[in-house]
Amino acid sequence: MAARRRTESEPVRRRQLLAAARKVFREKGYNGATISDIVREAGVAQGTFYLYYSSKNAVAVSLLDGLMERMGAAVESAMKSDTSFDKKLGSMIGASFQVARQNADLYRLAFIGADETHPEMHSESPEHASILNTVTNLFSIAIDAGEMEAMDPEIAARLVIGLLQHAIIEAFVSGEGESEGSEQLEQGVRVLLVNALVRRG
Amino acid sequence: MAARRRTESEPVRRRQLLAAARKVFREKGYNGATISDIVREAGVAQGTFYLYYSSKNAVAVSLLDGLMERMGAAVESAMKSDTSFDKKLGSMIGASFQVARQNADLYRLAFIGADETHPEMHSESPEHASILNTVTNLFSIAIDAGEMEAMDPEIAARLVIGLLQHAIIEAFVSGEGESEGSEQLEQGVRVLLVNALVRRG
Amino acid sequence: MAARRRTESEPVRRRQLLAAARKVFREKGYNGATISDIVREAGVAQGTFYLYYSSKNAVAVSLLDGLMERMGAAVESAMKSDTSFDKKLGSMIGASFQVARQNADLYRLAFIGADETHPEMHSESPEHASILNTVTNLFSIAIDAGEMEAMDPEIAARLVIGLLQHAIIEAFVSGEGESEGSEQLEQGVRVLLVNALVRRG
Amino acid sequence: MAARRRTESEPVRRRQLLAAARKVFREKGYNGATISDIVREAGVAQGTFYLYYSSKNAVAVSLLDGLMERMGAAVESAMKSDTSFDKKLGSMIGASFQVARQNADLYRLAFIGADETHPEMHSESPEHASILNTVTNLFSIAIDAGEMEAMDPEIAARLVIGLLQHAIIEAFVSGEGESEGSEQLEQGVRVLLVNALVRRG
DNA sequence: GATGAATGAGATTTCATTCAT
DNA sequence: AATGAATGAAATCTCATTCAT
Repeated sequence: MAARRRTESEPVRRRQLLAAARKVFREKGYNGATISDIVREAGVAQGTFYLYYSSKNAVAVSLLDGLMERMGAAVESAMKSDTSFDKKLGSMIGASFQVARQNADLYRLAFIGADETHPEMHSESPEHASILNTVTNLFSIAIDAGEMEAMDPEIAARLVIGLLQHAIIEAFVSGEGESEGSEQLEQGVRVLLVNALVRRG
Repeated sequence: MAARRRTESEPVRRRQLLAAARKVFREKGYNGATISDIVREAGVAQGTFYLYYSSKNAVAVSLLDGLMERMGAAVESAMKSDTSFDKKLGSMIGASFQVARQNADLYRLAFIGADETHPEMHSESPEHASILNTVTNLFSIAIDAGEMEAMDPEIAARLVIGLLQHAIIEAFVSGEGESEGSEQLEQGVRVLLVNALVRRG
Repeated sequence: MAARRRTESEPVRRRQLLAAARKVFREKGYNGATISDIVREAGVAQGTFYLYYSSKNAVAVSLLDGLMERMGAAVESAMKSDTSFDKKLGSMIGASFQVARQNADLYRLAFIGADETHPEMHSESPEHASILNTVTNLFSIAIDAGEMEAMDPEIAARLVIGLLQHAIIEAFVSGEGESEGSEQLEQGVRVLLVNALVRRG
Repeated sequence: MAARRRTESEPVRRRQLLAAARKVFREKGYNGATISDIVREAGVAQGTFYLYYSSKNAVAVSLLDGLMERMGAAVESAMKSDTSFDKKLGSMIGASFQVARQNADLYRLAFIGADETHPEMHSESPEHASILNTVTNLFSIAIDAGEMEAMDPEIAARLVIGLLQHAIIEAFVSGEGESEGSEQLEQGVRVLLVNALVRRG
């Protein structure tokens, strides 16, 4: 009766379901998506879903964990270069927009998903905490080195991350058309943040 | 059931339902709330709800329209004072946080509500467009007057509004404890935006 | 779309659902019965069931409560007559079999229903406790009056009720054919209990 | 998964599954138990279960067959002694309670298990028929010998077995605490049955 | 024989919406 | 205008059973 009755390795099935869920969330939104949609898309039986994820929320969280990891890696690598503060800041902005460009749907899921997905992108997630930490460190060092205006580095980090997220949402999520003005927004963020943070000689 | 008047005037009923819905959303979140909860809270019958609102989403939108109006009025009045750009900027920040402090539940509804409530706080809403317009004007004039750094005024306005919203969410929505750190965040926003925007002599 | 969309009074609906449930339990057993079966039988919508009962178990319990009440009333009324102990004992046996004859299906539900229905017919049910109490009293008085053999009245009452229940199950529940041998069993119970309990002059 | 032999002899596997099923039924009841639970407990794969038993009901029936065999053997051996009727009756009661004490969980399974397990303890089972036969014989002979009151021996046998079963359920199944009052109930059964059956000189 | 991933029918439950009163 | 019992579509989740390996 089943055309495909093949036992796949666990990671394969997980990826298969994750990809299907991502597509469905993209097309119908979090609330609009059903487990039925996801398994139909994945081409597996209803029960198979529950072998790998315990609920719709669990897949969504898994998807967002992936996003945060990529975001974290991008920010981290922007820090690596041995250059001045303003270069690092610029890299960070660029890297963030880069990741966002490729994951606009997940941003949408995270930010206009629902009650349940929201915490994943915020304080409750360890990945988010790690990013916040990285940026706070960058700011602390830059302030000490006189490259950045004096201010509370953690508060500044939270606001900068927030501004980036918001700009990304404006750029890729709210508007229907993919990239309309996304470059302008990225440029705007650069100007704003350089003005706000970089100490002028 | 008790001595409630059977027939209330329409605006009274609407307010009654709006207040009930707001309470229910606050307590259970958008997804968790049911029409049933709302009418129980309002003390009216199930069917009565549909005489005034066509769906759960419609009440939520109505609630958020109210919030945007209050936000718009606050920003507008901050513009009224005949002072310098940096004073106006400060007033705007203060007014925004002021409104947010009193409407944290609606912010939560708007931002972690659901797919359906999100547009209301963004480009799709006329009220939002009006605020954006006000701020853009403020920036245009300030740039012309040399009080503000040169940049695209609309992009700047969108980013500033975004930063404000994000800070407000961080301050009042994500964290459980009401105002923990909300003052610090407000202060951070002031520093950041003054640095970013106000032209230094 | 609905041929019948009539609002019935609550007691009417409850009785309607109770009757439907009883029929379905009789035909399919407790485990075999589904809520779907019950509502189909009752001719109401799926959701209507939940307006009146919270689960399959809840209807079953309600059904068994009714049975225990009838059983209690029968035993009680057998006590009323102002006659000798052995007459009362006989009346009690007769009354029990009488009720059982008319409620064989509920006995089946109670005794071979499932984990969930069992407690209703036993110590956990107040109705059962009341019957036990009545019989224990009867025995106490009869022992004091020298009409009954000396023994622990409560233990005796529990065993006698148990014997009656078992005989009833044998008579009406286990065998398929309704009354095959039910008279013989009733007669056997009479002989056994008279021998066991009634003091011989 | 560890060093378990891959291939066990059939009787060993059966015992293994039977023991696991018994444990699971004891802990979760018949309805609450799943095949999944049983195989997990037995440490074998899901499919292996079906190599030995065709369904959950089949294992339960197998378990109860074992109980009935033990019960039959106990009753049989109580008959063996070459003594008077009342001694044999006493032995039978003692032996029954003895077996019950060690198999309370299976009694529970039999009586509050479900529709499906019930027949096993009653007329449908050959083991039950054999016990009924043994007791009927005992009674026939005792009546002929004038040691027992005159009555239909088969009816009497069915009722006596029923009374025993019920007393056992009261003693070991319904109440939570294992043996609370079980001795008193056993004593009560002895008194009742001696009074009821043994002919007085 | 043994495995265990996969299946999918089916059961329970919720809830927005309708409409006769 | 107001009511609220009734509706029924739809969603989630479970679990006995199969079968390719």
